[in-house]
Amino acid sequence: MTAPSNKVSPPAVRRRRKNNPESVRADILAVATHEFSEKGLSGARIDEIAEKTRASKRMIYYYFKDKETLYLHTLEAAYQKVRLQEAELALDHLAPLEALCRLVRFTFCHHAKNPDFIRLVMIENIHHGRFLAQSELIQSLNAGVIDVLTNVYVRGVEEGCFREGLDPRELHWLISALSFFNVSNLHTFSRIFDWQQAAPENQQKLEDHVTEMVLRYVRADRPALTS
Amino acid sequence: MTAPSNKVSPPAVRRRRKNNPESVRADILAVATHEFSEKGLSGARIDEIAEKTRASKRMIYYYFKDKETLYLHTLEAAYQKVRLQEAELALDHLAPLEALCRLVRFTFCHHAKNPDFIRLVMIENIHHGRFLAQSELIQSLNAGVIDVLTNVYVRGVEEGCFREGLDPRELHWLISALSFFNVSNLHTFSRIFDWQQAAPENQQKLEDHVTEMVLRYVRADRPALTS
DNA sequence: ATAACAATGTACGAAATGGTACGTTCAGTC
DNA sequence: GACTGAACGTACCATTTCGTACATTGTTAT
Repeated sequence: MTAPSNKVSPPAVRRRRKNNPESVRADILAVATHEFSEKGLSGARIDEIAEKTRASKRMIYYYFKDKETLYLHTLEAAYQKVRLQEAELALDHLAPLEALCRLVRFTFCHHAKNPDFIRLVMIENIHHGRFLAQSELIQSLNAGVIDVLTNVYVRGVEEGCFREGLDPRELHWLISALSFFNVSNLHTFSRIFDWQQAAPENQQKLEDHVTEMVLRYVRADRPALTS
Repeated sequence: MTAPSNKVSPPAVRRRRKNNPESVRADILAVATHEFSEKGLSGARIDEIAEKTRASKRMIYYYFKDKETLYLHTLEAAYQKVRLQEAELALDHLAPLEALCRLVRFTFCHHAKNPDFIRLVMIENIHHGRFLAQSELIQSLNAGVIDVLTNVYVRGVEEGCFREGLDPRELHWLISALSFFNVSNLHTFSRIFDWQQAAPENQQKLEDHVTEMVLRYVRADRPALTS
């Protein structure tokens, strides 16, 4: 009998189940993202993810087949979210120098604000990118990033404020490296050199350094003379 | 009787055991280094480490107490090895610009040649540097790195070829970031951007980029005029 | 030689952990 | 209202995995 027996609690409140597939799935994914990013693929525990979810362990296997598949979906979702945010940047109407400056600062801050994503990428690299390789989705998402940078760079070269001969892909590599390291190695670097790298004032300094560094690297050696 | 019984094999060759503590310990540590760097703390299996060793699982617990302690020793040994190699660099007799150039290239190449170390550091960061924090040894090892760089930088400023106002620690951060990322994110970057980052010609390009970038950042804006 | 301790091998235990069998409830359709 | 498939809960199984008990062999000091 599911009818409300007025006897007190033993089976407790006995709430009616509400089916809500989308929300359950999303909930699982959110919890999994945090667990995997925190402990890695092998370190994360399905039971623990289940506990932290409103759903049960059964549901994880219902929606995501097994642990590795869940991890893969987590990774895909993370990339999707990031690329979505990046797409909001509107650089076309800015002067090249200003645009590049903005792009670098955006990347730096964005990474800093999304450690979960960074950690997932670290973990994926520990796995030699083997899951990323399985995902056509992620591959397709990332073309755009280079396009944006290419656009800015080409305009800069045409206007004479950027020097020629640089490869946008390599430029993106440099920007990524500096922004990524800021998050990925924060703990070891802070501890080894006894430096509060996470402190706001130091983060600001690093952001400035990184921006300056990229600009100095790209800028034409001598300011363009107005022809 | 351990005397060579000439009867044939059943208990097989029945070789005399040779006690060799140091070698066993070193062997375990070497295998552990590779296993941990490949699969992380939670991903590595004590049984698998034992199999790949000439010793048995029992020996691992005999010399290293438990899994986490073994991991810590692995990390310490890795840092020790690295700092030892770094110490061989002799920059004092070089001109500042040349010395800095040399230092950057060395760091870049060194990281590239020691992926196991890089991966251990990545893994340690996934663990929020919690093991590194326990090790006084590692803390003490790392002061020297900054000293070397400080020396070069100060000389450069005095000679007028470097600009003032930079913090050697932050400079080291920049150099590390670029060199580290080259190894740590090789897999994801290569896959996402369909770029053979590991190919020798691209590695050479990146090394040049990184060196150039650091030099441009540090160099005085206008070449020093001989007073 | 022999005591005493260090070094090693073998087998096993207990808990953790990924995954599943099986049953129940919900929600839309006829 | 009966039927059906999707959505969900509970209990459980099999294996893996860290760690240890116990026995044995080598080594060195006396």
